[in-house]
Amino acid sequence: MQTQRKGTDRRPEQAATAGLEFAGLDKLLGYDLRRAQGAVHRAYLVALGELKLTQKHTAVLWLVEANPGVSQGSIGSALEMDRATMMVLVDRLESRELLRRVRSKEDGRRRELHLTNAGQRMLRGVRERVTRHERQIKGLYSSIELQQLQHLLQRLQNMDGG
Amino acid sequence: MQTQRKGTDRRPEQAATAGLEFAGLDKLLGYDLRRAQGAVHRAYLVALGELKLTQKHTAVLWLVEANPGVSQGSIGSALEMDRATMMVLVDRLESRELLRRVRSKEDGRRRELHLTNAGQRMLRGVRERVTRHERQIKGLYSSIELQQLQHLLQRLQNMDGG
DNA sequence: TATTGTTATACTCTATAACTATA
DNA sequence: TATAGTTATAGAGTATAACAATA
Repeated sequence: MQTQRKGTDRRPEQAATAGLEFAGLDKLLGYDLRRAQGAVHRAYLVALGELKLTQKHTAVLWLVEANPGVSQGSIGSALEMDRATMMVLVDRLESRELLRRVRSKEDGRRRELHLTNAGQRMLRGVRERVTRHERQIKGLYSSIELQQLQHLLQRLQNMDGG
Repeated sequence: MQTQRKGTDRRPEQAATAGLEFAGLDKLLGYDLRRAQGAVHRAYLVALGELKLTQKHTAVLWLVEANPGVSQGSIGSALEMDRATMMVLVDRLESRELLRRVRSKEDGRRRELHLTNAGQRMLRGVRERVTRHERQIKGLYSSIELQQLQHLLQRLQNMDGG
């Protein structure tokens, strides 16, 4: 992703890229958020390495383990994904044999999600790497800053009436 | 995107979704960031409405206007997109006649990007809506909080050595 | 009738690799 | 040889609509 650095050693304040004029783009909160999320997601994928699991896939495994038998729909709405989107995602995790769908006995429409043994094992490995990754990014902040940042981010999450 | 709200009017603190156990997932900075970015992006699309422009498309138009004749590559690296990814994006903006590619006279390999008149007009409309949208999300914060938030987010952006 | 999951479909985003043309 | 752009292709993400089974 990163090729090589460009000659000069000046610390680029905003425009890392050859003196492009940003014209206030970088003053937009939406822009800052998108950039930050992009950087963190890239670091996440690197940290997960050969486990090859995206943030969302991790979130699903994580929630299924913490809520054995949870339905696709619950996970979907917790993670703000469409039913059809959830299908694809769960199909994928199921084809990697990380979880199973089991038809519910109380309500035949529901499919209960459970981790397989491989899924449990995977999640243990994932947790290790997530911990390292979180340590890396949280290391950029003092504990007060971190608390502030998370608090401020959480305010955005409830915007649309989550 | 939003279908209809579910009966109850309680303000959900974290788990909007029927008491799911999060098991620390929501303590991860990466998770908070992704959620916040998702919410803001959704609000962005709503704010842009019939203009139908994503954050990235907006960023490209914005930078092209501020840097007339800039090359695809410069924009791409400023926005951390692959050359091929940039192609698709610019193709799309060009087919909507919002910008033009012009072969550079100094370096025949380069394509200079310029906004069309329609592109300029579009960008004016976009700016209006972006302003409203930014006012909406920034309205969640005091000016000190906002400054802190942006400052803290910017620290993440430079993580991988951008 | 409403809900859960499913399938089919389509569109977008992203990246890799091979290619062209310029330098 | 290296760079900017291009094309083909493929995979993943997301969403809409129609449908089946169940409630």
